[in-house]
Amino acid sequence: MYKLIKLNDALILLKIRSTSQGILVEFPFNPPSISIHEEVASYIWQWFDLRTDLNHFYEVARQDAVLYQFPQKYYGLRIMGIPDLFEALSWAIMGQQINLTFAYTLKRRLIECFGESLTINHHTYWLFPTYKKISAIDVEDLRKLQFTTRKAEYIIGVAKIMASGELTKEALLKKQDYHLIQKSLMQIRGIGTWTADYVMMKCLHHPSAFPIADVGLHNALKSHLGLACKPTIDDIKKMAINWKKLGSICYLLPMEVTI
DNA sequence: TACCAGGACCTCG
DNA sequence: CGAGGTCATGGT
Repeated sequence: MYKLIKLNDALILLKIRSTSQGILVEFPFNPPSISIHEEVASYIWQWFDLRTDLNHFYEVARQDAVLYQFPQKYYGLRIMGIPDLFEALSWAIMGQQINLTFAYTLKRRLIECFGESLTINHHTYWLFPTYKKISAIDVEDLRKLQFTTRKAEYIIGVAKIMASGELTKEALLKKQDYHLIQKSLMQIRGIGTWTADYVMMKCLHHPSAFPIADVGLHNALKSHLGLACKPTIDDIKKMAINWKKLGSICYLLPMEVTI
């Protein structure tokens, strides 16, 4: 898998694969200075959520009526992160109330219209657009990509708040308290409970984040439990009573990332 | 062709 | 609060 990232204003293409030793990261085209290796490893840890202690999850899961199969069935599976706050927020907004196929189409159009790219050997790699770039465009620019007026306003609005410096990932992380972070995110137009929870889960890696209204989650539970129809919010609340034990922060030392 | 999709916001009671 | 309507458009 290839991934283009930007560190210290420099574009860096990563080639990432798994080996028996761990995750192997290579720089196929532009070997950067050694000094940047640590930053790349740090990015990978965040992205792959490598700091989360799965053993803690497994202990709770083994004794849970819904999750008991997970330690074996999905051994090693983690929640892939979205390290960039603007990308996480934008992606969540794009995915609000539409099917994922179309959401991916919108994301691709946004990236190919406003994102930076690097072309090597006739292959183009893209970066997600920056909030700075999006803060300077108009609703009409996104309407052309078939964003709804509402979504265009939301995303540009978020970009403007971030460009003003009033919203940063660092400041949110500093708050720590789940409800405090949720409240500050939900003050922003376009961010409701689902989006706030989704971003806390995918970007901030907050252990208490739980998008209980997520349709994907409902379908997953239906399929996992072999239900005739999707569980209601109340059903899920009952299932999730014991999952609150997972809401305490528990980090491991990172596993090895070879570069 | 209906109905649904990884919701949010607004109004009204 | 909580229910109900509105927005808005491609997928299946």
